[in-house]
Amino acid sequence: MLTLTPVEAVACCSPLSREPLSREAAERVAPMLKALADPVRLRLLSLVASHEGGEACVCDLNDAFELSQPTISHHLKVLHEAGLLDREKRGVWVYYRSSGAALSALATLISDPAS
Amino acid sequence: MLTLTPVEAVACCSPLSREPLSREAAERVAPMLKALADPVRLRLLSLVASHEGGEACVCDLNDAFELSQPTISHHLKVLHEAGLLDREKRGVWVYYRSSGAALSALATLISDPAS
DNA sequence: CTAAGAGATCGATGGCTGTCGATGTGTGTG
DNA sequence: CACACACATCGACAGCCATCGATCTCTTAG
Repeated sequence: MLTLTPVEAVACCSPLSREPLSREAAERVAPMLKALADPVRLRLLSLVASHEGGEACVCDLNDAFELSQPTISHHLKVLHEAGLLDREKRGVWVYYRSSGAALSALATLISDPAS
Repeated sequence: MLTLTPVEAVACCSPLSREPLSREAAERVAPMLKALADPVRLRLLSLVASHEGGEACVCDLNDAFELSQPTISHHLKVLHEAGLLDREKRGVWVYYRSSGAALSALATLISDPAS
């Protein structure tokens, strides 16, 4: 079986309102939306995406929530595995960067072509 | 407490990449994304949105899946309560219609303003 | 009124997931 | 080497959710 990157999994599809989504496409897209569908992950992604330089250090993200460090690490992993965040280790610190391509692909899929 | 419609809950927010999403906003938006984040519901919404006239009868939707009638009814209810589908009963049949406003609002939230 | 059909609701169940404390791994410091 | 620190992983637990069969509600036909 060929494994697609998350971005490839979404870029394949025309907007929801244009033609019925196939079962295969729906099963590829749903995990990305699932990764987004959590208040903490939404805020994490927004923090990273809106941060200066488009990237943020985990050390800063931990302090932004009243949650344990493992929990934040878990959410970042989910976003990373969904293709929404890129991960880079620099020395002791880890930086996450938002994937504009993945977000744009999702937005295109959801957007209403009639409006 | 003031209760917002789902569309109002999302229309309030600027794109994720523009500024950090507040906790309150994230908790309002996440349920809509959660409603979308299921393969069956994605296909249901796409079937309705892409259907002729922008609406579809439940009787047709049931036959499009190998799932029980209560399960389809459950998924339609979730999409309806999230504000993504409007519901109208005509005689014995029930028709669902997609809410372009809700989808557009979500797409704007997710879209990357830098691209 | 009775019967039939469309669709919603209910109750149960197995699987998934957000959260935590404890621990592991890798990196820089002395 | 020993220690401190940043972050990931592990195991456990409680709450949520997709699914189903059974049942209920409502509308139309006869």
